[in-house]
Amino acid sequence: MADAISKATMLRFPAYLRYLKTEAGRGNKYISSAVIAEAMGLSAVAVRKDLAGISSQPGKPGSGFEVSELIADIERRLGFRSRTNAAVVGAGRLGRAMLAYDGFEAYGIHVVAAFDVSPVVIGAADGKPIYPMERIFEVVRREDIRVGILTVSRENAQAATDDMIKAGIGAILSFVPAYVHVPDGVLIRYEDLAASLAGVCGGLLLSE
Amino acid sequence: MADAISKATMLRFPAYLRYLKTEAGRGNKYISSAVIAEAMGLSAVAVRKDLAGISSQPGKPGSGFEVSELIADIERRLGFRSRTNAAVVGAGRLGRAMLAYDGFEAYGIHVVAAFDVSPVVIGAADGKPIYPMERIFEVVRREDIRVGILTVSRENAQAATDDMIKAGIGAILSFVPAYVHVPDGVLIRYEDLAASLAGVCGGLLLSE
DNA sequence: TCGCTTTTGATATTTTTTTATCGATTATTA
DNA sequence: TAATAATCGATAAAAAAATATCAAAAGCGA
Repeated sequence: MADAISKATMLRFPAYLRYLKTEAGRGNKYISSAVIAEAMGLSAVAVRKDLAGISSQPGKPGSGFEVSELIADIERRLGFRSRTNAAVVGAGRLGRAMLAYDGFEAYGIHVVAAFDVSPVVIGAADGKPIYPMERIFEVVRREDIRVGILTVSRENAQAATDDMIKAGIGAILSFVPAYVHVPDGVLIRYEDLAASLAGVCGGLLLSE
Repeated sequence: MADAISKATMLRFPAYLRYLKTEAGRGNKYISSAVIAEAMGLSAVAVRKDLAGISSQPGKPGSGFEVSELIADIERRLGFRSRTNAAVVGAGRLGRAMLAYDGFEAYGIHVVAAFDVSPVVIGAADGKPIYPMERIFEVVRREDIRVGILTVSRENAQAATDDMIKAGIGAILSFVPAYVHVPDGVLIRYEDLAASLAGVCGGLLLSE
């Protein structure tokens, strides 16, 4: 690849994308790094440096960057142009909330189904099917599901993860407050809601 | 203060805490940096450096760190020993899931109430009251609520945030996919579920 | 057209974070 | 008790990221 983009920058791209889409929705055609920085709490220099890595069209002095170009560039870089199917594993309250959440679509992610061991929640929610856990192997293959959202209980986390991987899922976003073991080649990221909130509380004491 | 602890380390502490509590639950009294590193996907050196900043007792060569000491140290540093009250604003699906989520207790955070503009959800869920939005001013004061969890729709985000701040909330964790403006002194952190998931998808292509 | 303002992009600098190395200390075992 | 293995803490080096500076290009108004 041309110029390696830093990991930190990569992590910021989804946030840029969200902001830029908001601006596009307001009808703004051009936007300057200073405006983006102000809105997102970054420095203008940082924004320019981040954008320099992916913008196909350079920003124009005097007016700034073309919003639609930037959106296209970021989406292309992040691979959002291609559809990715996802599934929720664990159809509890949080899992069903994820199943209903419509924000994923903007990133080209389609949550197409959920799975749960407990028979009481089998059925459908928001027009999306909830399957019994044992059907995960068949459904993942049929629906070409690549990503899993793990929202089971702590006790079931490892077993559910094993099944997901065995079914062919290669990337997992886990909301379970426990570490699970995954083989090499499987990507797992932990989203610890409690820790995030705790971080906010703790942040009250810090400067940032 | 003695030695400034890096921001990156601070962000890792909640994860350490979670892991250490798991180990404590298994009855392990001592743990080595190598074991922690292996479980959490870090290097042993990094773990030792992080822990050096907060451990009141130094780790003992040959056996490692005392788990209960570490937990106490981290909790003390993060201020989890004192109770913090929180409230959910926006009692939709995600909001009610947050209201019911019991993982916050482990960090000394107590979600005591929710607020919503829509009358249909006013009432109570999981033994916790859901108030109409206009009562936020009174309830926040009475219950000494310090932190807010924002789960309203994009359209209502700014108005809800303004009310939260006016009511006296100084720290917000927002799940709304839009940036809102807050005055200086108010801490807001965005938790973008879609972006997180997108990051996992994108991460499939990267090396990490 | 001309000067002024805005805004970029490149380079350089500083800060932060990660990683490596190594002697010293403690447990373990024979 | 003595040798061996495990583990730490401190220091140093390397890598990554954030921040500052500034000349040049593009718009804007007179």
